[in-house]
Amino acid sequence: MNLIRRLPRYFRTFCDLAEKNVPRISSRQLGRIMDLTASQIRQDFSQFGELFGLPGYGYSVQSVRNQLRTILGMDQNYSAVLIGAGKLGQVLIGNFTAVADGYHLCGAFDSDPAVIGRSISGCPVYDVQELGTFVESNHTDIAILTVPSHAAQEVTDCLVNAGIRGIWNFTNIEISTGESDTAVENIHFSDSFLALSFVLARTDKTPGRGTEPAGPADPRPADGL
Amino acid sequence: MNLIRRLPRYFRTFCDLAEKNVPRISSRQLGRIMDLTASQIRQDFSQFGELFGLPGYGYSVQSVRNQLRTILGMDQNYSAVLIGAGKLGQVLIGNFTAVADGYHLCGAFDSDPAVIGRSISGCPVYDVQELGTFVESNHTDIAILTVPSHAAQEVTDCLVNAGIRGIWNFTNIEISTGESDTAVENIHFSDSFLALSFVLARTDKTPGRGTEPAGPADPRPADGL
DNA sequence: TAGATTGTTAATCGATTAACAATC
DNA sequence: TAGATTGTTAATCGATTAACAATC
Repeated sequence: MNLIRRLPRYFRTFCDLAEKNVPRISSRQLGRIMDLTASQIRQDFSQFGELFGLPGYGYSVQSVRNQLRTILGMDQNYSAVLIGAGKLGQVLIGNFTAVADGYHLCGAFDSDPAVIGRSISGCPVYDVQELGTFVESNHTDIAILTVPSHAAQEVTDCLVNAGIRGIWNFTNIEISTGESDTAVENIHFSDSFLALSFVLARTDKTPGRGTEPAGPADPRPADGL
Repeated sequence: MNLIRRLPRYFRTFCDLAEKNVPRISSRQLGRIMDLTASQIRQDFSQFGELFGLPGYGYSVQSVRNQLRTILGMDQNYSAVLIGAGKLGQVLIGNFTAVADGYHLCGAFDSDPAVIGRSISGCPVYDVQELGTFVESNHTDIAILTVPSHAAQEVTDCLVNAGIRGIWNFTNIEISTGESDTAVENIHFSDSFLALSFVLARTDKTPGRGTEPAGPADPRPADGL
């Protein structure tokens, strides 16, 4: 089920419609806009009880948008911390409200004395040594992980031990949360880029490119056996 | 088929194995490492001809890694440009080699006179006015889109007209490439974050949080049908 | 040769789509 | 009331898993 991937997009679309003052929309119209079947939309929305639509009328844009906001946890006043206040971390801090609307960013953590104690876009930067205690005592919900890859697993262990509930992972590695039920959502830049590159290579008809085999690749290794 | 999402991960895993000097691996072992069934791995690899494995032996790590590199278009010397040399754009320029290994970043484009003519991590910044001509005459393969949302569609149109083959879209909107067969890969930060938030909200058992309904939400609108 | 493991065909599972009675 | 459109059940489709003959 890719419902979880469609939900944020539904929310975005309903926000757009609300801004355009569209009062209501049918599954058919919405399907045309979002390039989905009307069936799928009705199936998706029916997962959340019968409060979504009105037979013969459609979906009230305002109402559904608000429902989605709740379903997506945007009105729960969840809290977040960011670990790794480097270039990427600073970009995410600066855009936090737009990216994580409804969340509260409590602080950033780093190991570099040059940034510890400072403030980035109004967000205080603490010593990463204090991370565990902070998360534990503040019951922080989500951690944004923008540390170098080599530090990712260590920081993850610390977060999981402190009781974090979700990790938004920007590092290039697969972090392990062991036995805990901490949720992990990855943004693997490289994986995303290569998925695009794969499509290019597959459809490439340029002579000497793509369709040409990359030379012999004998799977029999040189090391014997 | 989510093969396209698994391929970059296969590649990453085989790179790790190669670095650890593991000479070969069976689908069973690999499945244990990657948390996939051996069946799925064999099914996936069989898509690309019979050059991958050796019955009774397994997969040669070096050989498969090289095959995957080719399949993912990493040895095609593809070229890229970046549009929108703001904070995020600069981060991507700085990490370009790690993120888009095998690609060549030819230039960045912006509309801000303060950055045009300068150079970021060795990458020249040009006036966005020149974008179309540049892409057309250099046969640029991929564009990285890190402009503000309001400029995204306009830049996309320009790129598509100039014959770009793929767009890596970091803007918050759904860009349209019209009738062209330009590939689009999105990194929607907010969508990713909300997918994580959704999991949190769904599993939240804190009193007054998550499981509690968000108050009555009468779908019947006030504006009278 | 015997053991291991592949590539591939068949079976299963889950997600999407179609159809339609219920209802505004 | 008649037309529109929902929520939901059944049918279809595609992807994952299991099984196994082929092969190193």
